[in-house]
Amino acid sequence: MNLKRDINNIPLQEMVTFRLSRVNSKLNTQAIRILKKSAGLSLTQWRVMVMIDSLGPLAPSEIARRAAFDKGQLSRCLKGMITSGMLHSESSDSDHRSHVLSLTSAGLELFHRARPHMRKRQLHLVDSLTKAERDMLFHVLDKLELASTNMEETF
Amino acid sequence: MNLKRDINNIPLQEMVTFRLSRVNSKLNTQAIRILKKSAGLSLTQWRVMVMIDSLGPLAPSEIARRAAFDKGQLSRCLKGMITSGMLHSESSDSDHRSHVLSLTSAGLELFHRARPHMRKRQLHLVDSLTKAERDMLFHVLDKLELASTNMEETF
DNA sequence: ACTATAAAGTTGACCCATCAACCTTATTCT
DNA sequence: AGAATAAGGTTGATGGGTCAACTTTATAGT
Repeated sequence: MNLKRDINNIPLQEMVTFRLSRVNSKLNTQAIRILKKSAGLSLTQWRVMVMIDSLGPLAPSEIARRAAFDKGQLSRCLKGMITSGMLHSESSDSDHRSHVLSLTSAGLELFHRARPHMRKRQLHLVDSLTKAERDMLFHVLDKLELASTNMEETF
Repeated sequence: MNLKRDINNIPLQEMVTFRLSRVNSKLNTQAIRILKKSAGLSLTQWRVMVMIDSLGPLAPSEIARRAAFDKGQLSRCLKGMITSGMLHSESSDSDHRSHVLSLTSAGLELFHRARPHMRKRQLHLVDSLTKAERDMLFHVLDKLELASTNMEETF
């Protein structure tokens, strides 16, 4: 099956977003399968864990802002993670509307169970690109993201 | 708001899929808004129209295969488009399981109503990239797509 | 101090995507 | 020709994402 061939008749402008969304959905589907099998985690749960693990205890609003998650989606996800004992929530002293979230030992254990599989996969992906390609990809994604937010005003 | 800065502490391997999914979701959200406002179309409906417009009358299976849409999702989408009069479905002579889909004049009219806005947007996106960047992007997406399907066997 | 405005979270409603089960028609193997 | 297998589509169930309304607490403006 030659994917490039199949899609060559689609107008150029369509192709950028079209391909992006197809690749993204394939990658997501795969990540979801790995996370489910290795630790029973959802993709959002995993991403929350990655953020807390690398940035330290965080407030929900910080997570939402940095990852561009929806508030509502995140709220539900966090509730699930707290009631199932992966996350600890402590109300913030400085702002009584907010909490600070950290991983419990059980959460950390799950995180460590999934991580080797995810790392293996991600290394496979990253290794398939040269450094120049990776840099270019990030640069291009920055540009697209910028272009998409700038355009907002004109519509 | 400096997005690059925000995300720099996330491990490199995460970043590829992370950024991809964020950019993708921003682009989708925007396309959805434009389509809704200009012609009341959903993103999937739009993509079906683009494919039929550029490839000619098609069977659902062809659309699903080329765009990597889910059969079920597509079936429901097509049903809606047919009952609302955008699409014409004719049962295939060569294969009685299948149909051939074409745009009705009403469908074409909607398509033409949305297209200028979509084209403007997409040109804005495409123009923000140099030709070299565009080529590189497609190349990288090919590689990622390939890497993600090849990996399937190892898990 | 007092009102208005904004931010953090929660919840409900809705839409879309994904998966599996199923029915129908082609195809293949013997 | 007949049985097994595969392909095209449809449908139901489920989970996740998106949007808007609302509550509570901070922050500004006067």
